[in-house]
Parts: sequence; C-alpha cells; structure tokens
Amino acid sequence: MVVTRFAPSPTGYLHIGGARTALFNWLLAKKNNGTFILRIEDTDTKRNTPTATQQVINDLRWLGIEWDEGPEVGGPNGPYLQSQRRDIYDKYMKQLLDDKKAYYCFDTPEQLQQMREKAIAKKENFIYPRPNQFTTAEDAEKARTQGHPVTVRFAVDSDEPIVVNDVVRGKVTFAPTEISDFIIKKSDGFPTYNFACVIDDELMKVTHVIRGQEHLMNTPSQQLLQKALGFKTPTYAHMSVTISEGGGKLSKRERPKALRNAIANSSDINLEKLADLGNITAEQVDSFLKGKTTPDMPAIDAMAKHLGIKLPEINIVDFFKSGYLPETMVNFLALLGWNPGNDREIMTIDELITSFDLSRLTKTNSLFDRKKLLAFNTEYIRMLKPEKLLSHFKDYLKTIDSSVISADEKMLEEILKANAGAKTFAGIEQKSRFLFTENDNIQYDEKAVNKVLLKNDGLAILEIVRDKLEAMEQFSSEVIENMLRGLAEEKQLGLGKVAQPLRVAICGNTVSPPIFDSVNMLGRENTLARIDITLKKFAQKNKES
RNA sequence: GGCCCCAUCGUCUAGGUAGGUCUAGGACACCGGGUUUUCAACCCGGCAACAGGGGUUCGAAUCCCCUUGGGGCUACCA
Repeated sequence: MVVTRFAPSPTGYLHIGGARTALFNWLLAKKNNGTFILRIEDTDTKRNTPTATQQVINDLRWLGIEWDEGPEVGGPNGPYLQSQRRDIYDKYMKQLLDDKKAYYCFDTPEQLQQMREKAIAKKENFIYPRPNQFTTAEDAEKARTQGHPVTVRFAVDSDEPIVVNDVVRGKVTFAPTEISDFIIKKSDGFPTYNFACVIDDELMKVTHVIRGQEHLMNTPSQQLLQKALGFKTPTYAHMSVTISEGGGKLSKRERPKALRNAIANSSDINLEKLADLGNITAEQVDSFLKGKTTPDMPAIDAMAKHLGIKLPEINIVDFFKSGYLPETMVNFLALLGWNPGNDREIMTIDELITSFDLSRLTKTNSLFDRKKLLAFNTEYIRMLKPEKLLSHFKDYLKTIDSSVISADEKMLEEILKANAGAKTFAGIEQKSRFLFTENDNIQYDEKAVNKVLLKNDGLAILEIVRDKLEAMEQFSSEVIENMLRGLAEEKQLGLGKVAQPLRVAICGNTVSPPIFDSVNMLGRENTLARIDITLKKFAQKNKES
C-alpha cells in the first residue's frame, strides 16, 4: 500500500513549487492505487492566513488533484489540520520528556541570536549547548510564571553518522555533530514542523514522502525523532529545486518584488492613488516600497494593473488568470524535475499516471521556462476537446473583467473555433472584444487606417464589399469567403487588398481572427453599420490628404 | 562562514546504475524557407552541448579525485 501526502502551510496561494509537490505525490498514489492525503500544516500562527487553506484547496481542484483524505473529504486519520491535533503532539512530547529524550529551554530569541552570531564568528555551525542537567516540568512551570519563554528541545543523541536513504540522491550522510538539539515545541505551545510532520506521517501511515530538496537537511532530524519514538521511516524522495529566470529558487516573493522595482523605476508615482487602488493606506505602500512589508495579493494585483505592469505568474491562480489551461499546467509541472525516459512530452493525465516513477526524478535543478509553457498551452488549446475548452473558457471569462462574458454559448464556441492557433485565453479574449463593442465606439488604429484604408483604394474597395455583403442572400463564413475571393479575382488583387479594409472597418486594426469568421460572428447588420461609419469617418480625411 | 546537493545544446532533458552501439537523440527558443486574408498557428530545414584539469582503462558524456560554477539549508517558517 502506498500512502502519500501533500502538506502545505497555508501562507498564501498554491504556487508552482507546491503544486508540483502535490502533483508528484498524487501521481505516485494514483499509479499504485494508493491513498493521497492533504494535510494542512497550520502551526505557524503568525504567518498562516484564514483564507489560504481554501485557496490551496481551490487551486488543487482546478488542477484536478483530488485527495482521498483531508479537509472537506475527511478520512480515518483526521483531523487533517495540524492546529486541531495538539493533544496528539502533546502526548508524544510528554513521552520524549519522560524518557529524557527532550528537555525544556528558557532562552529568549535574543539570547539565541547572540549564540548564533558567536558561532558564525568562529566559523562554526551553531550547535545548541545542551545543559548537563535536564530541566524538569516544575522548572518549566516556574519559568513560565516568571515570564520566560518555554520551549522544548529534542536531545540529539547519536554518535554514529545519520544516513538518509534518498530515492533521488542515494545515501546522504550527516555527521551527528552537525545536528543541533532542535526545538520541537514552540513557546506558544505549537509543535514545530519537524515534530508535527514526523508524528503525522506515522499516524497517517504515510509510506512515501516526495518533497523539495530544501527539506533534505530536515530529514536527519526527523529520522532521529522517528527512532526515538519507535516510528517507521518512510521512503524519502527529495526533488530538485525549480529555479527562476533571475536565478535562485522560484519564489512567490517575485511578484511583489517585480512590482516594487517597477514602481521604483517609474518617474511619477502617486502613493495616495496606489494606496487607494490597493485598498490599503499610503503608509502601507511606503513600507512596501522600502521592502519592509508586503501587501496582500489583491492589492498587489490592483497596483500592477493600474501601472500596466505584467507581474510574473508564480501562483497557480496567476496562470489561470493569464489564460492557461489546467491540463497545460499539470503536464508542464510533471516535467519539472521528472520525465518518462522517452521523447514524450505532451501527455494526458492517464499517461502521466502510468509512466510516473520515482526512479525518473531528476537530480539537477530545473529552470522554469515560461516560453515552453506557452508552447504547451498553445498545443493544448489546439488539441483539447471543444466542450472542455469551452468550459475552461467560461471559467476564465468569469474571473476577468471582460465584455466577452456577454456572449452566448454558441458564440463562445465560434470564438474558440476561430481562434484555434491562440496561445492563451487572454489572447482569445483580446482578439474577440471587438465583437462586443458598440459600433460607433471602435478605436481605429492610425497606422492601420493609413496603410489599409487611405491607400490602394482601400475605401473604394470597402464600399464595393459593403454592397456585396448587403446583397448576399445567405450570410455565413463560407458565403463571405466566396464573395471576397471572387471579388479579389475580379479586381485582379490579392485577397489581402480586399480583406484588410474590411478588417479595419469592423475591428479598427489589422489584427483579428480570420476575416470570414470575424464578419460572420459580428453579423451582417453590425458589419454594414461599421463599414458605413468607417466610410463616413475617413472619406472626408481622404479628400483632405 | 559551516553543512549538503548538483553539473550534457541558450533552456528543459535522453544517454550515466551493466564504459565501446553517442560522428550525443528529442522538445522549447532562435535562424532560414514554405503555406497564407492579418496576428498567430501549421509544415520543412538549419544552428547548437558532454564546465575545466588530472587520473583509471585498449577505450570515458558514462567510473574516481581536484578546481570552478550553480543551488539548497543554516529560525520558537514550513
């Protein structure tokens, strides 16, 4: 039986790194008909936000990653929120204390910081100096009443090297002298990560732990804990890290950082206005610019939008908002530090599940290649079933503020069909807006007008096209195509000379979906109206010049 | 600073665990051409890599060591 888990800390939205970890654990469970658990590690009362858990849940669901045990679905090993498991942790904590495998500490953070600095000055790793005599529960109680912080440390007791048997990296050996007595219970009574994780993995019968390389150094500590408590050690697989274009681990801090830089580089910034848009105070904006604090995501997004800056997508929801498909994300995520060992890249979920294997996890860090992601999305837009694409597109339109949302289902289907080569939904939406603009509200691109309408008899041809469109008995893409091609032939012109004036007339610029589809979707009435407006608007200008 | 991990085209990678079949394969990007009603998409072709230095061996991308480079961790965060 294979049991895996994804154990996020609810500090914000699900980001690329977390999503990949979740996916790999999910794939392994699926492949082996095992169990996949979602466990929320909310032991950091300072950093957790109440909405984050729900956000993570939403994003996992959007990706299609469902859990067998966890929040909202329950399961035999709950509760699945660590904040609700404190009794359990306390029980094992007491056991370690009773066995003299752990002891109380009363240091203040400042004292610890001093010790640490001293160690660094001596070019040494900081090792906590264990007292000769372990403190008692009475000592702890006394210290507490006197206002000292009380923590519990695990007494690292090993004279042998600690060997982590990692699936990806093989045997990794740590000298016991390298591992300091670490805190397992914080002064606020919550367990630390290393402790809660070990207890829960054991109690939830987790067999395989796939996590980022950043946890490799935690593993010896966790193994020591497992040994002291008589627990089994699960199979560990520490994945390579995903690196960002700028170097370093891909981090959710990149978005606020990009915004901060953009604001710093812009000449005229209005703090009040920014604060207002983000629904925060000017002081908060100022503090953000100084790098002291970070506003929440809606505020960041609002400010970026106002300044016209595109922030790098980091969170799963960012990719959704940029018009990526969940299928794209899952497929691309799977290839971040894993591959099937052959030339296959575009793979369905089922294919991913059957070919997934821990032995094929990559050792090398991988850079997150946005261009390749875009190519994947283009591919998925082209090959996804129309019903599925439509359903995703509707979800997308709901989240962005777009006039396209007013389209009925049939129109949306046509739009998708006409945009088969698009890279993202954002591109499709942008190219379709003209369909939902008022006829007299088209924004004419000056360059397009000059090049297409005011030259080469553009307006004259447009007038002929207009009359032919009006005279057509049927109105469909096919009939429109025949008419335009026929006209081009008749006039001994390239189709472009005939089609481009029409294009500019209906959408204001030279870029649109295929012209036959565009005209058809817009409908005869609106098309004629727009042509008339165009002819009227630019005929005069033509004479002047 | 200390500890740990990693090293093949610009990028992601196959090949490395059984050294010869690798004049190193694929994908993205890029360049050139084709198709074409615009932007795309699409089709064809091209460019492009075993970080450096020592070993081991008849033979090394593959094994060992060093150097260099990149990354992670070094919290009462996970």
